[in-house]
This record gives sequence, structure tokens and C-alpha cells, in this order.
Amino acid sequence: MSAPPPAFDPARLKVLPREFFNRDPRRVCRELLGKVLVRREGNKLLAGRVVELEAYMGMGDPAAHAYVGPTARNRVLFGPPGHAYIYFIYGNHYCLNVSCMPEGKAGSVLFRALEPLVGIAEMERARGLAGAKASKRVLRLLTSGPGRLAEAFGITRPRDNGKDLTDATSDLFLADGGCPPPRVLTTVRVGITKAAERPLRYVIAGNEFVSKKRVLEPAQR
DNA sequence: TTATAGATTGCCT
DNA sequence: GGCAATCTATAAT
Repeated sequence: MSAPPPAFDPARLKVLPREFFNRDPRRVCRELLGKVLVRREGNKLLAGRVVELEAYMGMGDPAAHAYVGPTARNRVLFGPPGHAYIYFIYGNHYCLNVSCMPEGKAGSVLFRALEPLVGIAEMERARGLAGAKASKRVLRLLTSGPGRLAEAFGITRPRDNGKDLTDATSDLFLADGGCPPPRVLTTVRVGITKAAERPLRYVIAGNEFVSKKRVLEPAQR
């Protein structure tokens, strides 16, 4: 059984500094778990705790979009750290990454699942689930999966690609919500065919909102 | 210019 | 568990 979610107070959000992202994506993954993704438009607030991430290692990683070098599509990955890289996949879904490493290096982190904290009714509308009877199953349908969380937060490439996620005045940013450091497990990455064996998926141990049921291997370096 | 695979999801059997 | 949906980037012709 999992522990109850820690209390969450939007007034105490502290935006993460750019230096947080100016390092190896694997390190960013470990420390980003438990932090909060925030969408703020006027008085509307959406927030979700980060519970599942994957690291992409830039030009050295055959599974990474940056593997081919800088292009019009992936140029944000080669820019300064802490910015949103959003791509469209399978003709249906947007996926959110945050750029890591110094400008010129293209590591990144893919957001695979969030735990909804604030704005659940709005997320249900965005996901086409308005009016559904409240249940754990419906809650999981909101943000458990990279395409789902993007839709729940209204994240699209035209709207959000290139945004600075360390800017507290932005309508999309990443913050420390005061969650104590969670226990982290690693597994192989999901849904890729190239370099699929590397243990670069990071999840909060035991969290209900992780996107897939799958055997979790012990955390390793 | 045409073909194919893709960091996914949801519906169908 | 299988597979269609539906667009983009890239490879092949």
C-alpha cells in the first residue's frame, strides 16, 4: 500500500533554477521526480507531481531525437537547459521534454507520468472525461502516459515548444512543491526500438500513477 | 515523389 | 492481446 500524498500548497511553489537542468539527464531525472509541473493561465491553475521520467542522452543515444544532430525540429534540445521540447508523435499525441546540459549539448528528459494535484476538473475536460464518475481509474487516465499528460495540460508544440520552464512568470514551469525526496526505481525505457535496453526510465517507487505495469528492477547507479 | 517507422492511445475481439 | 488512427520526419526511389 502506498503512503498518502504529501500535502500540497500552491503558495509554496519554488520555481527550479536553470542550473538544476544544466547537467546529465540521468541526474536530472532522479531529482526531478517528486517536483511539480505547473500550468497557470490567469486564475486557472493546473499542477501535477512528476512520478515517471525517461532520460535521453543526446547525440550519443540512438533513441534520442537529437541523435541526428541539430535540425529545425529538435533545435531546442541543443539550446540552453530548462526549456520545453515538444514533439508530435503517431499523428495523435504531443510529448513534453525538458532540455538538459549546457547550450550546445542535447540531453533531455521525457515526462511520462504525473500525479494530478490541482485542476482535476479542468484536466478531465481536456481529456474528454468530463462527467465521468470519480474513481482511481479515471484519475489515472488523466496524466499517466506522455500523450495523456500533455493533453491534460493543454500542451502543444505550436503553443509551448521552446518555453523557459524555469520562468516563474511563464504559464508553464517546473517547481519544487516541498515533496520529500522519493524512493526511485529504474527500468528500461518504454516504447522505443533503438537502444531499448538501457535502464533510463525513472519512477517513484510504488506510485499509483506510473504509466505502465511492468517489472521494476532495483534502482542502480 | 513515394514509402515507412515512430519516445502513443483507445477501441475491438 | 491485436490493431487502427493520423501526422511528421526521414529514407528510399
